[in-house]
Amino acid sequence: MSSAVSQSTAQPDVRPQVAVAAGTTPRAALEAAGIDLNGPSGVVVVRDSGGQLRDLDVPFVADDQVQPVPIDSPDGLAVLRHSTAHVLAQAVQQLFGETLLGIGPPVENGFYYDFLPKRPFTPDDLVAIEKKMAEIIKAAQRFSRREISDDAARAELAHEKFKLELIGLKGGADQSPTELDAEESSQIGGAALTMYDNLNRDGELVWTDLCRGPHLPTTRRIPAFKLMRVAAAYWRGSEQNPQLQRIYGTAWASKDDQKAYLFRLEEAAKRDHRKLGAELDLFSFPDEIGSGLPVFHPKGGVIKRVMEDYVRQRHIDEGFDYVGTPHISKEGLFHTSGHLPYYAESMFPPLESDGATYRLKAMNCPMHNLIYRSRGRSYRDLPLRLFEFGHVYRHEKSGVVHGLTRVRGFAQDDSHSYVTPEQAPAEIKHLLNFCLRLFDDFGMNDYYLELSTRDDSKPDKFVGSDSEWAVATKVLEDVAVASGLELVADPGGAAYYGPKISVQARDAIGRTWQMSTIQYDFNQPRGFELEYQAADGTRQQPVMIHSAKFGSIERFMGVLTEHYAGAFPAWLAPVQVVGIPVTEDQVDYLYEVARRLRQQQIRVEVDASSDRMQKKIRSAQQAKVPLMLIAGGKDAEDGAVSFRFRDGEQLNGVPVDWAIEQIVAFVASRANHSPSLPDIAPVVREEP
RNA sequence: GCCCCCUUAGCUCAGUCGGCAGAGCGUCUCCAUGGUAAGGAGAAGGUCUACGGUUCGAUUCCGUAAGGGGGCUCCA
Repeated sequence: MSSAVSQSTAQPDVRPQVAVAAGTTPRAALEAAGIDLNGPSGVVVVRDSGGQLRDLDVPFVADDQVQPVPIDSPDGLAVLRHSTAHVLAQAVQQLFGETLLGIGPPVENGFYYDFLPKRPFTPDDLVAIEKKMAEIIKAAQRFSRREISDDAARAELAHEKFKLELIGLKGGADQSPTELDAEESSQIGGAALTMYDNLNRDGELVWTDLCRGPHLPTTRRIPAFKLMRVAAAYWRGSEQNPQLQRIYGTAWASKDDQKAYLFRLEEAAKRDHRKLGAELDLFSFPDEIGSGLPVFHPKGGVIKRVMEDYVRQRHIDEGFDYVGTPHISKEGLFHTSGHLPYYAESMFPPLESDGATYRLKAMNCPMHNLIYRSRGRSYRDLPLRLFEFGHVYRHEKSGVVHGLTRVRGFAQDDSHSYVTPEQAPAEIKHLLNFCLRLFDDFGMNDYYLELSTRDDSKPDKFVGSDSEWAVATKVLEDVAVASGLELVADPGGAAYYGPKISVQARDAIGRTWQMSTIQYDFNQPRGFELEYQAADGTRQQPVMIHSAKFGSIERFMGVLTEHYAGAFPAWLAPVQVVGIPVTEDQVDYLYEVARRLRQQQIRVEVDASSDRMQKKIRSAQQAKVPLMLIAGGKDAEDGAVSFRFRDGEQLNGVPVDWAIEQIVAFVASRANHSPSLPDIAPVVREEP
């Protein structure tokens, strides 16, 4: 999670420097330099030579050079959004008197403000609040900065308990500051506390808020905003704290920008895999089965099978042995593995049978460990690589289940590599390359790596010694860095048994999902007393490296569906070819063509319904079938067919033999665009 | 798990200020034999998610549960 604020500091800036003399304002200096302060790229704040953003109307105490920051730059947008959050808070407090304030930072594409109201907000409230905000914007209130001592701030904000808490977190002379996240520090970062007063045109105080700033010169400089939704959020992100009402909004440098953003959201909603899953008849979630438990329909089943076939073959190619293990196990196994004390909450409750207690498995590693341990192992056996589709069940909290991307029962393409410590770096590199090639083969390119490490402040959540963790983390980090890919740190995100690298991919609306994972584990081999005999005859403990390439077949399919908006490349498409007869007379002809395609392992259907040809084309198009073969009377006579691709490109009157050859090659290529056929296609007759 | 919102035909959604339930798409039947994104006509299809309560009467109001959506927290 990163806010617009934290992203915006590193950009190179080539805008002109303007000198601001002590005692004068940046506004005066910019006006003197002839810089336009208004308009769609108008300047709203400046950046001083120390890199700090400063208000236009607050005089400098010393001479300095500044760079103007236009409203449509990343920094300008953050200032705009943050200022809009103030307007929101003012509107809420004016409409709902007894409402306490939390924080109101800018975020990607917008802002939020947290409140503790007397009662939760409703969608109707949002309409009223939006209207009030529009009034405040129209009133052109000035944002006026005022430095204030901690004690004075405490007195002034005596009724705002959350603001008081923030002041306390900043730390005084006798206490060290508490660590604040980026969103919190946007409120009180910096040495001195500052208040921002909203003043009306007569200079009278209308509203005030504790804030670091800076802000727009006036509320009038907000060109476009919209409240998006009301949600709930725990104060300071902890479940132990009270839950506040969070109002999310968006704000933009122009009405057109906002319109474009809202349009993008609508487009993204159309490619939501849950919507496409129903429309394309891929899968469903029957209530009768339960939340988060998908069933795959025939068309979704094809995609799942193609994915599984792909990844099974790739594992075999990469030296893995395909194994199989049950879905349930006696509970003791998960004590041995160490999962139960750490992971019990996420496992389904125990099953009692014949005096034994069983559990649905939530992970496969313990069972693979038993395969490893089933006989003595030599260093010559290593790396030993076990792979299977492990079907696991996790009791995800009801509020987090989400389509195929967060389910309660799913298949992992799970593997465990047992290696000597010396082999670990090479094996991890091998696994990362495996994952990256998979992403490439599936045409997925919007991803980054994440390195999840131990949270040193929570030793009870992780097992193993400091030195073991240091070694494991270093090995993973070296491989991740060497890949040259974008790498994001995820402190505290490690499994209890070891750190991990993961590949994070984005869905249609930019949410990130963990896909592939590679985990370094020195704890389970100890718990299971795994060993191998080394060349010197001693018994040594192997390291196990957990790795899932898709991560979960279900989740990957969900993200993949959104990536392609349901228009899968031909090799993945549930139906690759539809035969469309111009009249009923060509149905048998197309059945024969289909039979020949099927012999080549092509998934083909013939639309023999009573619809007109145009309607059949439309239906195939809406089903996002990549290829259509259309045949009329003349085609049937000539042994020809007309090609039509999903993207509209078409080619009439080509020989069937040639068409079949092209289709087979096209599918095998894993390409997702129509081949440029017209240049090379033999034509059996002239166009009518 | 927490907060807010939602649940009407297979799908997408109207609707009833508490009085026998509607459309389009899809399905089925008939007519139409049509050359690159919707030919025409007719029919079938609903305990208005479930269970309680209020009421002469509940799909509608209230409560609870299940499922879904948006967030938060969590996420091997």
